[in-house]
Amino acid sequence: MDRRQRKSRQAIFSAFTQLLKKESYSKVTVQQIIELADVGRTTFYAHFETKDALLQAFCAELFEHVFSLDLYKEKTHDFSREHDLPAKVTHILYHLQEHIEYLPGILSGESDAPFMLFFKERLSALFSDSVPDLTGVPSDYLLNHIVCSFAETVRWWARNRQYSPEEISRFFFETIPLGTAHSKS
Amino acid sequence: MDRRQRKSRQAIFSAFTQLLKKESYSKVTVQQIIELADVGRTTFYAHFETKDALLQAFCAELFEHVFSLDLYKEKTHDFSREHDLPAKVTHILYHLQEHIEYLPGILSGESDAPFMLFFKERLSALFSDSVPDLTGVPSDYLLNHIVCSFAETVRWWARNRQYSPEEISRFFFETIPLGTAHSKS
DNA sequence: CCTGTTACCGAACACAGTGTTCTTCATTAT
DNA sequence: ATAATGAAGAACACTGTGTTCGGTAACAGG
Repeated sequence: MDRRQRKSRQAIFSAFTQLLKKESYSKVTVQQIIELADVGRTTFYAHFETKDALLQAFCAELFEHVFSLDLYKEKTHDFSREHDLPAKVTHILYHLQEHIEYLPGILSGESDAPFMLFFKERLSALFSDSVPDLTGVPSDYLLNHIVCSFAETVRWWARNRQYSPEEISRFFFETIPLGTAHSKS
Repeated sequence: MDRRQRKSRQAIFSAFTQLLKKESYSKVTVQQIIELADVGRTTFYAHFETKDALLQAFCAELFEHVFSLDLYKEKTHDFSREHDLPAKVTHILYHLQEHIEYLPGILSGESDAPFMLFFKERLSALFSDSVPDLTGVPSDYLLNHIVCSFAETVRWWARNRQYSPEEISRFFFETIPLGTAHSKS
């Protein structure tokens, strides 16, 4: 890829995150982005078809980071197979912490916006094995409850940043109903 | 109030709810509303300063309905003082059921949109007395968790309408952490 | 080098949606 | 009857999105 291309793309992403620290996604305009990134309007649309496409591309990179569980592989154990959910969640929270400044700007979007759909999809995959068997409550409902709770937890965290990932993880697991599979090992 | 005024206002509200059944609030345009309501553009803005003002006025009327606990007063007991939270919640769900068709259109808005703020404020007032004492978990976090869970429950219900208010209420209470104060009437 | 390709820029444009202004006409209350 | 009030319709300004243009600068490969 051309060096000019990389530079522009990087400048746009950088401007985007900076703006997200102050305003929610829907209020950030393309005009603001290209002014801060110091690129032409044409360039922006050469890289991203629409504003939503930018968000989507951005989320794709972000999630690759956040949900990659290979950081721990360098350490002793590869637990991509183990079912130590709290450890996984804490791990994810550590990654999210690096992006916490501009997460609210994205998370406050509409519930059916690209980001939220993408986010909840990932979370569903993460939690789907761990939904407990509460008799009489649809597992569908439970999974949705857990996924949404996690999303809301992150949103709450962004407003209360004095807590550590371990604390946030504990808050999360103490308030959701979880069955048997997660607590040992 | 002038009969013409009432008619216009009613027509606008009616068109608004009809459109919300098919599209989320942000996608409903003023143009669509006035066409369906068959009123002039000027008339719309004579009644409501902005589109958001319409939503706010609409929510105000809706909430007055939904959160009024005086329907049961006609029956035996006035429980506005009692702490029978499940009964209250079931009661609210009964009211919400009447508006379930267009609730998703409103509830899918941004998390800091007028409706959601308004809604969560009401819910906070409802649940604030009932947050349990989980040691080590901020009550702030807990209240937020419960309020958001209820909102998500309603949203889920709108996508799975085959359940009754009683069932939904049960799902809700079986998945949130509740202390001691609520279970006995 | 120099030559074609590719990315970039800036300005202008079309388009959609919000909210305003003005003139004219109809309804209502007294 | 008449004066006040509400409504209609069309035109307007404004903001934001996405497109199209001709011209310019950076990056190849021969």
